[in-house]
Amino acid sequence: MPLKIATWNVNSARARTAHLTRWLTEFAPDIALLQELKCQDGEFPRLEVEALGYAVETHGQKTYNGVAILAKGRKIDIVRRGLPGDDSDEQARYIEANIEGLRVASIYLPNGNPCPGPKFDYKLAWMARLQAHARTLLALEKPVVLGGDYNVCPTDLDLWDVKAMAGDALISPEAREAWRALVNQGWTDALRHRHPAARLYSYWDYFRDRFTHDHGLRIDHLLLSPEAADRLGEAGVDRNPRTQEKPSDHTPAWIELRD
DNA sequence: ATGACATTTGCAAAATGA
Repeated sequence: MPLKIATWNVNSARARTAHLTRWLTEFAPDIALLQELKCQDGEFPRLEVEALGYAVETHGQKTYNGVAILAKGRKIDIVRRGLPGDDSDEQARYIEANIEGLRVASIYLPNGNPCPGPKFDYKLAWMARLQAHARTLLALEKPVVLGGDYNVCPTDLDLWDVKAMAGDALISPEAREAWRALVNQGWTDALRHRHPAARLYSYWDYFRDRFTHDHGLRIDHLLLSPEAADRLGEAGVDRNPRTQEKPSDHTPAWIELRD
């Protein structure tokens, strides 16, 4: 059986507990990378998730950010909480672990709006740190999956309307350049690799009924090291959680890794 | 340039998101 790995920005773990447990039951990923928990470690719905057979590791924060790794029937060996490169950065946006010979990270890259401004500077600085750390992960020469909400639309194929997003940090030339520099280290953008020309979105704004019109963005990504890309099977987006009542504005992106 | 919606904090309205 291939390994199913998914990434999902849940937009509050507590507000989305029922959505999360339903998705874990129905989609049944082997590994789930979550973002925007918006809660501290002790407030995560751990018991509900563990009851479904998942191991749980969180890197939480009050009100904002927060990331987690879940693994069904597998032990999670935490490598680090927090992205290296700036000890003064207190935002909980990165968690990395080993799971049975696989290295995985759950990433919540800064949004960066308004652009320009200090938040945009923080985004670019964070991306530079991610680049530096990703190089060390490639050097491991083992299967690595970097999944998360990257808050970057890599190309104009990755959003419904370029004009509607003009001036936005998610499509800024600087963010896209940093994205390319990261990918060009040798990572495979799994969904784009599997679907070279498809408009595959993972996020739809709550405003203006964007989901109904499929006016979305592809900003949730799974980057694979060469050793992981060798094993890539199917890849896609599970739109189902976005169709439910009071959904997250994001929906899961997923891949299969062959044995 | 702003607002449309949603969440958290804290109990009103501001901050944040993308």
